[in-house]
Amino acid sequence: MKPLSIKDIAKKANVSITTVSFILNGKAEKMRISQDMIIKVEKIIKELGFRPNQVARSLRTGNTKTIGLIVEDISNPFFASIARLIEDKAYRHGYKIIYSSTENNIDKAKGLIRMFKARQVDGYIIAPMLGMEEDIRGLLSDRTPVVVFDRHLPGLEVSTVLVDNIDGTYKATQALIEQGKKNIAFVTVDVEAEEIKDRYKGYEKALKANKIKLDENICELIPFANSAEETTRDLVNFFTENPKIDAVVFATNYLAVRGLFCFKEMKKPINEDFKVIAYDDHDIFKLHSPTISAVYQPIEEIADQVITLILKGLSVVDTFEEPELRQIVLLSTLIER
Amino acid sequence: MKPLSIKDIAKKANVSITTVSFILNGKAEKMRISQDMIIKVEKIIKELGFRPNQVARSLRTGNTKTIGLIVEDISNPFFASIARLIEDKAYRHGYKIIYSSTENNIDKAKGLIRMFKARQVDGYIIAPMLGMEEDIRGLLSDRTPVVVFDRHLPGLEVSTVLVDNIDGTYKATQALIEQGKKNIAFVTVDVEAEEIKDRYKGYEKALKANKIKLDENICELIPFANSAEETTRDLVNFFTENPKIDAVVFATNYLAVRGLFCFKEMKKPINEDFKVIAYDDHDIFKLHSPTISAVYQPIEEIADQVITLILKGLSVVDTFEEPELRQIVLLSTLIER
DNA sequence: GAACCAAATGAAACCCCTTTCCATAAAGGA
DNA sequence: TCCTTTATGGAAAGGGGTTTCATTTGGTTC
Repeated sequence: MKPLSIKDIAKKANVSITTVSFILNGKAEKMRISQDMIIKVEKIIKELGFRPNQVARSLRTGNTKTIGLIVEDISNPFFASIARLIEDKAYRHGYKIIYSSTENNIDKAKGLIRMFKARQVDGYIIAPMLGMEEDIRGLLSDRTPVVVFDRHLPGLEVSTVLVDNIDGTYKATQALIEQGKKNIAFVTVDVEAEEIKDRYKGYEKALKANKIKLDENICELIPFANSAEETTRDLVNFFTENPKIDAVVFATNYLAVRGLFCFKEMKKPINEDFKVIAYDDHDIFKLHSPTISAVYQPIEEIADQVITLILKGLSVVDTFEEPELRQIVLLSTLIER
Repeated sequence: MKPLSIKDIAKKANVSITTVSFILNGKAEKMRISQDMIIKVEKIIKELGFRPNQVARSLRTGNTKTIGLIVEDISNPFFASIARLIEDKAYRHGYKIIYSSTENNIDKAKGLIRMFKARQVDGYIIAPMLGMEEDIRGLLSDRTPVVVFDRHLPGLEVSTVLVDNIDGTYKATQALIEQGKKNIAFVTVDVEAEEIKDRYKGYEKALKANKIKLDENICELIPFANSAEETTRDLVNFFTENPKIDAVVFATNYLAVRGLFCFKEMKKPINEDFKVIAYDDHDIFKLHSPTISAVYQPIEEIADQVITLILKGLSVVDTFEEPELRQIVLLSTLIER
């Protein structure tokens, strides 16, 4: 059974498809369709349960009421939570989300943008990676709204929602220093992203502010491509070789979890003599014995700002107005446990 | 700058749009376009970086190369992991995913299906909830491929990928009984889903098999609508009022996590005298002290089967063949820690 | 009563692509 | 020479909407 089309409605109501279209789009008043007609047609639409074909509509109007969401990995709890919040808010405004994970692979990322473009998504929400600058610039020059979050790309002028990463690790490191820690390790990942580097900078900054010499031997760089097991193993080696470490700041949620696995394996107790701070909070850190302090990124607020910015961009897209570029930087909170 | 259209290519190449279209769609050979022409046009397409408008293509062909994914909550790690795997596999076959969370709200769920329909998604992957039967039947009667997973709806004939839920809690309960537990509690949620009921049945079955009388007082039903805090509080009350409980099986991942919070709050030790088994594995259970046993659902295999079924359905959709209905039931594993 | 206007609706172009059917020219056959 | 093939491409009809512009009334105005 073929789905209904606007023609069927027009025929049934004995009017032109134009009239039906105007009524469907709430332009009936403006187009001076009579009240009687409006009521009559609306009744038929409801009776038959007609829903206009969104694809045809998109073809004609050029907008799809779809937002493309590009993140590194949708199964990462940080992104999954944000995706859920974004989806929820977008839905209320009639937008749907198409998502994809880049897997931190620049070719896949570029391919995704091309694909989204071919699908005419109206706007993009991107947690970007290095190398996407040109592609994003291309979108912007087509007047397509783009909001970037979580990471920013230097030299790219686009609305952005970030968390102050320097501040996050600064607070964490500072707290450890105040607890008298002298050999604070830093564990990070070899992803070429400003935010990751900023987290290192925050660590550096806190050390410098307290006149502690940075010891590169206790800064560990884990390959992104590592499997979970490889990461745990690397960490075990690292902490075994550096027994003087009396505290550690992890640059990401994922690393901190692997760290906990590592300490479990090593039977290395986490206590007053060995403190751990994670980046991004998680139930794991609340339930762990002992509980683990964490730098909490305000997920709800990030999602809020992102969706607000993108909706604003979408609403402005076919006016003359220049889309407003905003750089929002939120602060994370150190949750001390 | 307007995006290129097939017309621009045709003009540039001095051929008709028909020819370009055939070449784009790999039908050039069949349509006996000369090699020279193919090479020439392909060169121009590549030079100009032309990509056909997917919306127009969809309107004409009726397929969008899009799969709708409907789950209860995309931020639930179980669904997020599956979503990631599904997305990845779909992507390799040229399909994109549009997703939405039902939030266990039947009206939203029905709205989603309508919206996906209007967007002409080619196929549906649904973790359904009670009340969607008619909507899904409607899809099937339009010959739209649907694969249902995680939950099944009684009386609905559709390809399904399930995990044997009875078996899961049966194994869990049986293991506890073998450890000499006498008062095994069961904590579940008031969601009207067969799978959730099955988990209860598995618990019941194991008790019966061991001639242990089921004590309804130690079976707790938590409202789905509860907040995290409310759930924890309810659980605290429950365990406080029933000190004789010497083991507990949680019917969902989420509940088990709340349970751990509850025990932490109560300072109730988990040990030989009080055993806990969770449903769905999670890093939390591996890292917890002590580690927590869990019923592991084979996520990767679920995703594999789901995507295989949906792709098969999609490939058959415009042939005469009747789409094959398959019911796949996978087994979960009890991971004893 | 001619000219004009507002109100209410419809015709048709257009969005960009796919696909069926047709057209043309060169080559082959009788 | 005339007719039939074969090889190549093109014209045009949708697919289902939206939107511009035209048309039809009946009513006003002078």
